[in-house]
Amino acid sequence: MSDVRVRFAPSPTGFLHVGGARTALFNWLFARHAGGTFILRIEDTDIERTREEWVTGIQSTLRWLGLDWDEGPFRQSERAHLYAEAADKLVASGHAYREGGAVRFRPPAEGATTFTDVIRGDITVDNSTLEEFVIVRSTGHPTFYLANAVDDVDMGITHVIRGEDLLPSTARVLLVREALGTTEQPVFAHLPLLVGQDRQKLSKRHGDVALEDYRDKGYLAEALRNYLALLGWAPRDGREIVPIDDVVAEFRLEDVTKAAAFFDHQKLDHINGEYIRALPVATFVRESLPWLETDPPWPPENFDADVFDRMAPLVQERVKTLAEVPAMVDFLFLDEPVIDEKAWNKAMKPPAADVLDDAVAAYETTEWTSEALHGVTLAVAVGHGLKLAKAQAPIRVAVTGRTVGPPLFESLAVLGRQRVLDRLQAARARLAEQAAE
RNA sequence: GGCCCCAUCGUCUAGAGGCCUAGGACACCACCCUCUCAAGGUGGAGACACGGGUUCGAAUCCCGUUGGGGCUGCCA
Repeated sequence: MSDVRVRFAPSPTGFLHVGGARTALFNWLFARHAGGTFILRIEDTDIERTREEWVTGIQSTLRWLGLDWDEGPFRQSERAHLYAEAADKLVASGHAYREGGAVRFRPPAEGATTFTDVIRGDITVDNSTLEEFVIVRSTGHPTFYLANAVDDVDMGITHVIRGEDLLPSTARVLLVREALGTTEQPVFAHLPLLVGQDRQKLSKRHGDVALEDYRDKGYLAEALRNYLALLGWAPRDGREIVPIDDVVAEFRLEDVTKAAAFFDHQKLDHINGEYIRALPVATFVRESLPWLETDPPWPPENFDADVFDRMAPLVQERVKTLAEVPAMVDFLFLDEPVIDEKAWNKAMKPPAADVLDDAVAAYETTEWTSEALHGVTLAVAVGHGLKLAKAQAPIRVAVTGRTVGPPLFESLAVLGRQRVLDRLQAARARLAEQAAE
């Protein structure tokens, strides 16, 4: 193990959002690449806003993403004595003073603070531009400036990798460290911010920022992790679907870009689709089951795992998220297909009625395989001077309710002769009614 | 306002002075494949913010302008 020690230090005042997850990922990638130590530190100094569900939620989300930590979680709320000691020391040395129970740090009036950022180069801030800041609240709890400074020193953090929004606080924290007697500095890497459509820092008001929601919306952890890695970093060879081991092997902080990045759901969808299609079918089936068994759009007792197994390979290559799976196969488990009226109107134009009649006749006697169904349906189409593409439309709508879906003849084969005939006849009857009106 | 950061197609990026007529991916458009839809294939449209330098030569270096963002909390 190398000397590299990094930490992800979230504040548990909310769920882990995509920006935080990206920061955690980059810390983890750097640590794993360097053979260093990845530490999880919960910065819960703001006890008013801390909630235990967030503390556990952040951890479970990190685990879901596969970001395992080597030390921690450490909680600043359990290290109060360290900060109190440091505050006393700063007051005694005159770097800070008490006021109304709080402790305020006084930056030097002269000089400048310089630090190294591997992404942005050296950055220098005139100390005179810094105003006094609170390091201990009147409640006795430390603020970020104190706790962060104390812990990074105490935990031997060598590289501070975090969002660019923390960049302005760097000089302040460094001054606190110096006042405490630590002149060595960690190497900094301020990651470009993740922004929304409005180019503003991603925050809760943008919506769709809670990482755990992505799991619930049918995204695979591997896909999300892959996409997140591409926000501010790119492999040398230009690949975009990159196995995590390759990312770890190639990741370098110096290659991280500087400009803010927009979190593009469309690209995430594309990458998620790539990952879904790459899954072994059995895995795809297993991952899909929760979506099929929880709150299905059909009577739960109708679900048949064997039926789904047969359709799974055809569904797998057509969805971008697992959440889309139920709608792809609902016609198999619904007592009656839910007819989309727009689809109906589009597909049930002449000679749809005749096509349905011929299909019924053909399907009553044909061998019940997708190949045979394909053959007899083609004959029906030819009989009407239609291309198969045209002729299959009314059949598809009658049986599945939609104009799009998995390949029709496989669908019919799986559904079974009787139910297919029932649905074709029901559609035929409805057409007759419409004609009579 | 002050301090700091940033600036290549709509989006994510490649580009570390000549390899750039600026490459790839997503999205978009067309065509092909095709039982629908996807997937796949081919092609297309689409960017170096602007102005000065430096240099034989700049997307790449420097300065300025403009634009965007972050911070400016007893949040982190």
